[in-house]
Amino acid sequence: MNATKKKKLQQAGWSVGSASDFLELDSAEEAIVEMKLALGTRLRDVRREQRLTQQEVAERIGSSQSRVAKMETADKSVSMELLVKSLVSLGTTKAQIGSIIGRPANRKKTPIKRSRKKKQKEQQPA
Amino acid sequence: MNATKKKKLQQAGWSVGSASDFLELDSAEEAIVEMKLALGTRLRDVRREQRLTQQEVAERIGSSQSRVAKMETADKSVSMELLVKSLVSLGTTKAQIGSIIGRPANRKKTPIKRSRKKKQKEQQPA
DNA sequence: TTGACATATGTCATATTAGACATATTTTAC
DNA sequence: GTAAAATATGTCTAATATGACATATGTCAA
Repeated sequence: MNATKKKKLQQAGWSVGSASDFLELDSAEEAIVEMKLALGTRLRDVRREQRLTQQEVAERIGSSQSRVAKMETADKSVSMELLVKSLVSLGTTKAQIGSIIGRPANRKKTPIKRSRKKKQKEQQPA
Repeated sequence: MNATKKKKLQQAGWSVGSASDFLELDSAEEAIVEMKLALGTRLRDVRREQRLTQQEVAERIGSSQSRVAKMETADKSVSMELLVKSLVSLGTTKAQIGSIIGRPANRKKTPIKRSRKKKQKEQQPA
């Protein structure tokens, strides 16, 4: 498993076993984790695109800021259902949800070594 | 709403309001219901394709026959997560799950009136 | 019919997930 | 730098989902 991904999962509270990574986490559950990660990441992106705060999203979907934060970080206490419901509430269509879920994990981000720049997170157009 | 679908939902325990069908069920939740219906239907199809009984599926995913039945009938007590996990356990890929979820509801089944036959459910090749 | 098997439905105790809140940490603007 | 805003994290109680079980209903062959 990717070290970055592993760290991200551990931070989110998943037990990434000491042995061979996913020993007790069978492949079905691993797939679910990947889907939740993808949905959480997308939720964050959508929220930022719409220039909303977690608090505002929480109000819109009748939840709390802390739960939105947990959704975006794929905390193990959040269900797939809540993630999907939140995304749909923000305007994501069923077809788009399907696309997010079906997308393969570990999309490498520009593996080509270009310059010595610090690596930008993203740029926000006015 | 389609009368058949409505009946199916009511049987599954959903409150299909007396007023204008989905009055208290907002659009996000409606989308979720559609996804669950699609997943449940697909679970039944996959199970039959593999010639498995609900009991056998239950053992494979560590659940019970009654819960599998509830999944297939989209009982309101089953989560999207369990449906997805079950399908993946039966060999459905993430991409396929995404496709199922993204598929528009109400796929009409052969709207063309052809003959006066009784309407076959399906045929089971040996 | 009967009987065997499959599926549906209802209930229950336990487990998991929910919103809410406090508070810590990070980010942003000055 | 500081202050304010945003986000993350931890912990409650309540709500919901869970597997298990009993039992009802359906299906199909003899």
